[in-house]
Amino acid sequence: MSLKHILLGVLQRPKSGYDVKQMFDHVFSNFWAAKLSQIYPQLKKLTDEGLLTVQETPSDKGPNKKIYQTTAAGKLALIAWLTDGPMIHTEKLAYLAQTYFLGSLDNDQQRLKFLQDLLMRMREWHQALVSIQVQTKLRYPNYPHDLSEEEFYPNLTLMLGVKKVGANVEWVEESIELLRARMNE
Amino acid sequence: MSLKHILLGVLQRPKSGYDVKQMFDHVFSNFWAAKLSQIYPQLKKLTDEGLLTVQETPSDKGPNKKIYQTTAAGKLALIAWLTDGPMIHTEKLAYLAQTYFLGSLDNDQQRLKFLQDLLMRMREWHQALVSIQVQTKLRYPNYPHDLSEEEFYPNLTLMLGVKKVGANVEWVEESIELLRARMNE
DNA sequence: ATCTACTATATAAATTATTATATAGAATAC
DNA sequence: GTATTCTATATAATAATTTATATAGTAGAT
Repeated sequence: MSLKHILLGVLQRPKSGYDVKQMFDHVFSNFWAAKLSQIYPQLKKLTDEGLLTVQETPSDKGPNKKIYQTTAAGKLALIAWLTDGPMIHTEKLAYLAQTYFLGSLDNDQQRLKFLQDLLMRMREWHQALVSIQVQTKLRYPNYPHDLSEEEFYPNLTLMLGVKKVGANVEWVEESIELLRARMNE
Repeated sequence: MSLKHILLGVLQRPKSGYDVKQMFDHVFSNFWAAKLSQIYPQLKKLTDEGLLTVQETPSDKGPNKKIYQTTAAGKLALIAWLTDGPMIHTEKLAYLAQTYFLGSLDNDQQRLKFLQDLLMRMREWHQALVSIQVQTKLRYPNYPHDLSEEEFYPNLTLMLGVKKVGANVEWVEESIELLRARMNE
């Protein structure tokens, strides 16, 4: 349901399917994952429904591009989604599900390895988000108060990302400590 | 992919499909959502694959129950999932996607309303998780060090839940402050 | 010259998930 | 007594997602 609305949101500025994929990889990765094989059919579907327009143009590198853009009807659908209220309690965090059942492994070494892997990945993720925030602060000396209208809301999601992934790092560190203490008993 | 493994994990102790749904609503809601219409077909499929056994028994209330339980093959599949390493960067947080595009609404009142709704829901969620933690602390005077082997890993997910949803509450509060400051300019 | 990486779009097949709906017994509230 | 809620299972239709695969031009490295 949300991929549709993310596409309608991001295509208020014209982009190709490939451009959209870059946005997912570098910006939306913080809160939504989508494969190219899902993006292209969805762009086609939304165009058929009249929520997007498409225009084929030659590319400076590689084959022709198809540039998509949100229509007035598309914008209405986007606004309906936003005014329908926040969508919560639909999260799926597979690594937490795995943690819940970690007791099913046969030994503490395997459990410890899982948590150490998780810590490494979370620290990398946190670092990546902090780097983006640092870059933003260079452009806005009175960050976050002087952010442009366009960057204000995207930046809110960055702020939560930093906070949330930071909380994850602390939590895995604590979990490893607790496990080590149990192992030494 | 994960629903399968959550079922294999939770059915190491025998349960009906209905019991499993209660677990999703009250325990797993912290990290995974699943509907009955997804659970029942999946139980059937896993039984056909030999990862679960089923036994029909009369119920004390309502119609007959089907009690499912994980087989040795099912446990192997569970362990393979756990040893395959932590699954991250697959999260889908629809409310963050909505926040990203909040600038597309026409006025600040609508944006403020969205964030206030979000704050209310996050506070309720946080309160619910804290309550469960308080109950657990009553049973374990030296919490979290004296948790049973069985409750240790489920409790880790509770600890992250409290931390993570707490971080969300703080973030929405800050976001509302930032928006109000912009509105007064 | 040819290999690799990047740009660019797309489909087929399979799996997974959601929405809506159906049935039905038992317990509880009014 | 009847309406509602809870227990209990299930399917049909639709939608969303993943995995795998295919094609093809351009740029830069070796």
